[in-house]
Amino acid sequence: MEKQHNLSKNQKIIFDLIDKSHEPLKAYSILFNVQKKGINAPLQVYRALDKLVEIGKIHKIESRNAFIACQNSSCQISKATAFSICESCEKVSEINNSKLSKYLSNFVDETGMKYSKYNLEFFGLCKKCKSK
Amino acid sequence: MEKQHNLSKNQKIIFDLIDKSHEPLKAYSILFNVQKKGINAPLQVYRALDKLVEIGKIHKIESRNAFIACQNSSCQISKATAFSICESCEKVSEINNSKLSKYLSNFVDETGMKYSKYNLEFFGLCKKCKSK
DNA sequence: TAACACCATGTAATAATATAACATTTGTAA
DNA sequence: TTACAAATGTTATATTATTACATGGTGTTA
Repeated sequence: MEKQHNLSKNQKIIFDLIDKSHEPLKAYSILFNVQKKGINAPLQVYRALDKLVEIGKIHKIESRNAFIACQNSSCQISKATAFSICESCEKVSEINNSKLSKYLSNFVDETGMKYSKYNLEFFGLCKKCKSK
Repeated sequence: MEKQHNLSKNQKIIFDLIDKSHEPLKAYSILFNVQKKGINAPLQVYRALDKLVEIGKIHKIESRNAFIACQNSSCQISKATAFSICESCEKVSEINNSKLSKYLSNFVDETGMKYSKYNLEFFGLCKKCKSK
């Protein structure tokens, strides 16, 4: 059973904003959008983001410095993330492919190092942009 | 045959520094280190870094905002990069595993999107840090 | 050689992203 | 009901990256 995380006030405000968004949100864009709700400082945003990432409710898209809500209801894969990124329209989707995640989770390299976490970002053109 | 890129003065200075380093270097740390060589401004560093990334001589470690020299003599895999990162000592190595790169290069997801590029970062503890 | 394209350089200013430090408050569990 | 962990609030500052504009070198070609 998944541990239930009761989000705090700021965490909830920020998660809801990210969850409603159809694109990755950047920290200062989030800040701008929640100022009417009483969140005034960058640090308040970053603290909530850190926590949300930690518990797997959101993921950071490292190549874009932006955040999206986890698309896996269970949110159990925050240590094994994969995304597809369209280099034209910047649409980002979380990839949920069990073969891929199994392959990567079990990956062991020559040094014998076993990994506890990975992040994979694929780049290309999405359907829409390809047909333009 | 690989295209030969003749590095410009600034590009060479900055590549040499990164290449000699045993750890990923950050842009402003690079700037600090090359000021004696007449490179004074962040933009000079970023321009060289951009070019070096583009031609595959170095790679950016996205999760660390840092740069390392490509470990593959051919430097042909700048569109297919994988790294191992020790979360304790921050040692970063480029993974050169043909099975992995084949698997990922041929990866096609449900949407039929074919990717032209990927970047993968594995996290864990390196041998040394594990045995501490 | 003049005109041009192309790439690289130099410099100043500023934008965008992220953290440090410190004080206070809230939730929760012993 | 104390005591601890987590979250909040606020100011300042550190770090990372880009915009804008001017200059310089090199090769092509008309």
